[in-house]
Amino acid sequence: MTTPLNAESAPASTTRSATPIILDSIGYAGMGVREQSPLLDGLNPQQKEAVEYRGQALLIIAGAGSGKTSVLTRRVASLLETRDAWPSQILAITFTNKAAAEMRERVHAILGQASDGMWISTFHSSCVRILRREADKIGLSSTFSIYDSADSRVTLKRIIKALDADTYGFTPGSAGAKISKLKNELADADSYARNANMSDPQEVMFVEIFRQYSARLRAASALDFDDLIGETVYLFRAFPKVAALYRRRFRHLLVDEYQDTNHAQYALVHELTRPVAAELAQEMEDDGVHVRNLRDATGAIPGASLTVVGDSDQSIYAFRGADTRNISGFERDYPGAKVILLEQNYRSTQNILSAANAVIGHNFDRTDKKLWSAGGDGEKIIGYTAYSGHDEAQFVSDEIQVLHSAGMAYRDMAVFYRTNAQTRALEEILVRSATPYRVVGGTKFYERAEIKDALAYLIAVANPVDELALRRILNTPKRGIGPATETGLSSFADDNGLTFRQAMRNSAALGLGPKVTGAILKLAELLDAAALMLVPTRVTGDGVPIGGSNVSEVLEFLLAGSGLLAVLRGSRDPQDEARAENIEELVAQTKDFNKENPDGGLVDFLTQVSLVAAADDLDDASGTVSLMTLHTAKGLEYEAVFLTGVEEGLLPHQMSANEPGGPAEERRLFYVGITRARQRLYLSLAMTRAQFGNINVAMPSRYLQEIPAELIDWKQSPGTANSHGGTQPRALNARREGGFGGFGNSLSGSGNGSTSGSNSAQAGLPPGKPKTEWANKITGTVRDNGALELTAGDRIRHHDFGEGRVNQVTGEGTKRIAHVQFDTAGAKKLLIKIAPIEKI
DNA sequence: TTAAGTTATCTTTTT
DNA sequence: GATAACTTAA
Repeated sequence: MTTPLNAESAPASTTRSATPIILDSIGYAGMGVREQSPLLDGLNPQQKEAVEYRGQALLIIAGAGSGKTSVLTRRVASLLETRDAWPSQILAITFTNKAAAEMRERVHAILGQASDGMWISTFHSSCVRILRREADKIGLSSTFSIYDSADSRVTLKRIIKALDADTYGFTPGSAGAKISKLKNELADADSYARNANMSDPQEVMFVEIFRQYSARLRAASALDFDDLIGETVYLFRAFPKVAALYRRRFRHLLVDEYQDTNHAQYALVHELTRPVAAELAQEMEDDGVHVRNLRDATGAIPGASLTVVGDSDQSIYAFRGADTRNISGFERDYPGAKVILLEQNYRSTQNILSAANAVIGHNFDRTDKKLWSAGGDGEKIIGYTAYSGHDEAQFVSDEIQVLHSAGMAYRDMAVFYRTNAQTRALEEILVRSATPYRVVGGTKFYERAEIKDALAYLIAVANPVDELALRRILNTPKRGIGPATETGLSSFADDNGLTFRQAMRNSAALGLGPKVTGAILKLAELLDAAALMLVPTRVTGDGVPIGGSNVSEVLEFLLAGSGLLAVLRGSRDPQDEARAENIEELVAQTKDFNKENPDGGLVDFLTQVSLVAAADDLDDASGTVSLMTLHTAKGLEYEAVFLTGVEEGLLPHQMSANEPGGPAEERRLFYVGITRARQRLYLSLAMTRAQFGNINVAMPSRYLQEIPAELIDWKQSPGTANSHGGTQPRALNARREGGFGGFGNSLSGSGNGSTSGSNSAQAGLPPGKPKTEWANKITGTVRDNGALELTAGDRIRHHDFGEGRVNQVTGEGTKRIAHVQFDTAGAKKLLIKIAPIEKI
């Protein structure tokens, strides 16, 4: 190809400046001239510039809904169309496989076969691809295992137990978080130890944990998620010649969601875009690597061009080490970088955007950016305050039905929440109302125990030195190998310098019972036999071809040989039936994999499985409502969005309160949620929220106050919400007409919106604090029975359930719960503080 | 060694 | 309210 890098001094805009006016009138066909590529159809001037700019470094600040993905894909297409790049010279990096798949699809739609050879993938899968190829350089097996967080946890747990480190206050979680954080900063145990205060015994202990953790992973030829990035950076830094090959190959790097990159990812991008020094370039040429037409006047290969897209307002992964300074410092890191701002929003109505702007405006320390839309105000945001999480779910479900009967497809609606635990109530109600839905993420398929078991068999075959996988399957299904035998094998291996697998093969030397020894040997033989199946086809002495099996054949062999599936099928536990079905689903997936990747081996399958993310299996074509966390919602958009649980303690989440920058990050999360909506946005909250099986009072989120009152139409505002909840809230809440008096409540009469309901005139009920304004003034004060004392044996009257007898009172303070046997309504648990009850 | 039963702890968000 | 972690019985 010709010299694409000259473009630096001759940006496309100048070469093409002859036809700016025509560009603006595109759409009326006939523009066969190359310069008026249809790639620019329907783009605004900033977007066009972002597509066409040719230079060393480009930063696109893309507000929510500003057409970022479209710009990015068209930019890739444009690079090819103008012959500034070959497909193989492009590396586009996203955060999720889903985003990568979408981009690949869109690029393919524009270019067809021309997109072959391009790398469009996540940070993690790009790194795996590189690392598998170069594994031997850094002392890894090319079939290295990838440990997910659960695997890391198990490993850390064993280490902590062996070191008695829990006496120093270490848990697998705390140690893991700290190690992850350090790895994201590209530190290892040694570099950390150099700067640590080693007179602090806790620090000494941590360093030891870190060391052993690294050692175990190494011994198992395994990498955790953080290592995938870190080791790639290490590889490039330690082996300049290897790095040079990739720098030569990838001439155009595009990184999406740049605001969410952590230091390691930043460093990786930096390594990939560095120039190759003249001497090294010469060496490569001498080695027969084709680099001549890439070299500049000095003989060096200039750094690849870099395009990053981001929006610091949507940075929601600081907890994972994301550093927005990567984006704010971009112009410093890449001098001469071009910055393009995309502010026009093509997604949402102005009302939604105004709410979003107002909310995010409360974050200080940000460059002001105002999203605007030419699409009109649209509907108001709907607010709803429910009595309980269940009630809230019912509201969501009802509104979904309303939208659906008004013609909106289920797939255009989504329900968001802060924590995965919130799905339970939603699912319950959606099932009951026969609403088709799917939970995106959450307890993922591949995290199920039985799936991890089956995969562990495959991993043990692919990577025989992986002790973790072996120990997982050692007694799964049960074959009489207990923990004692397991540790025995492990220390036997350590003492004799063997791997766990070798120890298994030599287990006869341990002097265990014949039954146990037999079981161990049988497992070892099974795995060995499976490994042989994978060796490429060859012919035995008597002419029988063997080997060359694909993934599903090996998996089926292992399942049959181990009895894993048979045991589940024969079990009397009804849940095991579902487990067996899951394993069969896994088998089906391996068959699909074989079909889609005829050349793909076992390791490829395992890699794919290890790196699938929550949002990945999101199938837009399925006609279902999507349920997901706010985090997985990033990058997606829906006609209607239900943002649930907008409460203090949930959004912002309790845990964020103590973290520096926590509340601001939570606000961005809220902002991300709001900006996913195209037409309709619903904000809902509950006055009580169940967690850990008991019920807590919840207060409206502080962020609600930040939205101008006139943008929200409260079907039931936090102030006026009555407390008719429980099992029959529908008829009572009377929200459809927007009024609250349907049940003889005297709310409007008293003018204070207190939640005392129709019982307010009766004695024994302390009046709620009078409230004055409600519209959107969130005070969080709800009914307060305050000091109402109840003891077992008391008779009470409930507004909805009638009279009953208190059996028991549990909990303390505001969380006291009365267990009541109602005369007609049955047994209920009530939160005394807010329940519409009185003593009689 | 396993199965069954009991208790403690837990939850933020994810590649 | 679910799961991991622990106890006890067989």
